[in-house]
Amino acid sequence: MSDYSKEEKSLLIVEKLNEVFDVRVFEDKDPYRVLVRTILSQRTRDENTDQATNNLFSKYKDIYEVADAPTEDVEELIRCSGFYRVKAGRIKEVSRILIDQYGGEVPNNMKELLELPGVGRKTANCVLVYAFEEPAIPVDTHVHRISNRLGLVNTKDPEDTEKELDNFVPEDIKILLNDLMVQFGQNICKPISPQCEICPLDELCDKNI
DNA sequence: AAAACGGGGGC
DNA sequence: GCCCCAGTTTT
Repeated sequence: MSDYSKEEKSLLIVEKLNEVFDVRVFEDKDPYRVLVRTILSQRTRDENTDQATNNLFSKYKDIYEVADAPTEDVEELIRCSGFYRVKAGRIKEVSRILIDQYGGEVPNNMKELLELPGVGRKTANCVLVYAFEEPAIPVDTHVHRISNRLGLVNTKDPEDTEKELDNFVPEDIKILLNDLMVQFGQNICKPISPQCEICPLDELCDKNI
């Protein structure tokens, strides 16, 4: 396995995982809705994220309606996503900041995104990738864990994982690798009790788990 | 470095 | 009934 370079290994990972998982496509690229959806997705499964997102945007159409909505109403609409009071407060706060300071638009750079409440590196990168189509790697717990297990990186801090991956993952597969790793992490290479017996990356892994 | 936020679903 | 989930902020 170690006769591959890390770049070659990342390409192989995408190839093999893509035989098992379909890359998820997010049809809605509106930056504000991508941002809100991503905040709602924090520590939350996809089904509950989708439900909360649909609940919110079927009642409030745009950033101005969300900003003016009663906080309790927003809380109730996104309740199923969990952390709903914190998220509702941050979504309302973000909306107000964007209206007051950015003309109602979402900034398209890491620095300004990180200044928004509820937006860390993972969320900011999701916005850059899914709304602005920039090549970046949103490193969540799955991507961090699996990159380490597969020996692509050797890091404790997810930000270091992001910077390491940035060094050798080809731009055109960054989002593919990211999304496939998440699905792989959710379904097979789980945090505890990984399903090594059905692993499509068997030959790339040291199994030092 | 650790705690806090949380309803929903798997087992 | 117990444990975890595409994180971020606060202590």
